[in-house]
Amino acid sequence: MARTRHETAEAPAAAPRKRISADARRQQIIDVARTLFARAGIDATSMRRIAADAGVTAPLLYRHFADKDALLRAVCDGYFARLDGYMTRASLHVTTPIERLQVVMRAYVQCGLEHPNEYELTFMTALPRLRSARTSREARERHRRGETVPPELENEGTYVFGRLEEAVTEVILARRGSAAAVPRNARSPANTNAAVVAEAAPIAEVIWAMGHGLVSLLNTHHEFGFSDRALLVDTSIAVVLNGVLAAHAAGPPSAAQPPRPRRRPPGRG
Amino acid sequence: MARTRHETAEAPAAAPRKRISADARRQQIIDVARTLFARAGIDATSMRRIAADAGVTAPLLYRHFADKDALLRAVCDGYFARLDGYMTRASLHVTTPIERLQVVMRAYVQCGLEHPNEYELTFMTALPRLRSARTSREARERHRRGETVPPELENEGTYVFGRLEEAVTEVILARRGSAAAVPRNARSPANTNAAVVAEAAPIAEVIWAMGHGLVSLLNTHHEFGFSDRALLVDTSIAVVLNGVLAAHAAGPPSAAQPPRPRRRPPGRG
DNA sequence: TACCTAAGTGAACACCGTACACTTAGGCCA
DNA sequence: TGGCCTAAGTGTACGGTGTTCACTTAGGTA
Repeated sequence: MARTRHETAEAPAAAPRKRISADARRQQIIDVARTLFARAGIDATSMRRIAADAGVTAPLLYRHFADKDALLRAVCDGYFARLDGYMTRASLHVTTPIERLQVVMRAYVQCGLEHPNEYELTFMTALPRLRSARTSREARERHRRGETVPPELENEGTYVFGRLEEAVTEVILARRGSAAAVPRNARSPANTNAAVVAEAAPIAEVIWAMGHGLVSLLNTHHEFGFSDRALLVDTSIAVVLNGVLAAHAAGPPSAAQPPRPRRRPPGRG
Repeated sequence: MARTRHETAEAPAAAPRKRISADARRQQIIDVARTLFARAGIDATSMRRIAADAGVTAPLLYRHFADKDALLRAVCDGYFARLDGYMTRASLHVTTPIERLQVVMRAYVQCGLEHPNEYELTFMTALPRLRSARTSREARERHRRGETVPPELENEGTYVFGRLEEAVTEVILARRGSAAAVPRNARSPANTNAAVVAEAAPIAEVIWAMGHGLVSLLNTHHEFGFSDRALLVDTSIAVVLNGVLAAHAAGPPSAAQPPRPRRRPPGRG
């Protein structure tokens, strides 16, 4: 309002606006944001900076994304696709279920360590802070039953965790002598026995926790002075797989408890 | 400068300034900040809000803390003390090394789950963003050798991880038939055989990673829909302890590798 | 050629962390 | 008891943030 356009005569001739399609602009913004978020962190990257690097002004970002979190989520979805690629490539030539579980877990860790900033962005900063977190449990269950997952529930992470869960299921079935009952295609899982799935879920979650803990500690706590990375990765995978096999050999999941559950009286000393 | 004090006559009589000692004020600010950080998160808690809740103005905070990160670090140091308390209470009445390792790990997880916001503050948000991270590896080694740790290297986390490491060392020694070679006091560890310590370190790190992964996933990824918490905690501890014993039984650390290391040619598929 | 939709902008708001010059309370010494 | 001097505490401002809204204008379509 203060001054109209023609009054800014001394300013260099305003660069002509470049109009491009909404889809192209949206993707361009995502690419710029991914780079900046990964390089400097989420909080240190302002919407103005993203806009400037994209050659536009900040308000335009709000025409393509509701807010900064929405842009963040769009960046995350790209990481899940990359992680999915790691897992796919890793399990191309495996033959045994236990080997498949191993390479899938290794792929998760490897992808996280090779792209530390994007991993941190996706699993440690972005997802937790996103307010409207979708209930991915329901999405996973629908996916498992072969139903279509409604978009508002869908999350690329759904399929990534599903691969881990299926690998565990395969191992369980194989140990029961009914191997090859699960197809290899992660995107179209069999309508597997619900009891086996219920048994596999917590084990898969434990494996995820091991991988996530390893990646997040190695990536962020540089000051700690960890042992050799490769040794640590190998040891982690060995420990968790040996542990799963040992715990599972002990019997049904109810037996998968620590060797000696505390049995002191409940009163706190 | 604009207007002098007596001109603000219409404002309610200015509350008399309360002067208290620097130490008391510092502690009060820390207490207020801990509460607010834990309740609303770091970014959602402004220095102005902390100051207001403490009954002072924002600039005063900068007399006691260099910046927001410094205040953050002061809050974190308190969490390590709490965690240490959990571990101490948990290992009061244990008898065997394996049991001790188990309760120490359980204490870590329990403390993290019972104080989610402080855990996140300490292990997931605050430490990594602190620029002048102290090299805690050197501190741990000095502590292990029984030397005094210089304050600039000291970090309460030093001793917490040390407890885990000692528990692992005990297990290793016990399995070699030389139990009871390590004293129980975590703050004055024995000058243990360096080879055993080197063997224990990566195992302790793996256990830490398992616990950290579990706590951080459960605390932050509420949208995921995890299995029952108690089951998950029990399974994690069982898996990692069984795995450590199985991997360690296989021989010296060099054997603690995954059952089938990938042996495809290095060229990416 | 005229129009009309949607891409893009400028200015502003409320808030943030932080700096700096300033005031003043209260312990210490005469 | 009185004065001083240090340090506790304040007021104000700066530059930056996410976000909004009324506005301009480019470019495909009738």
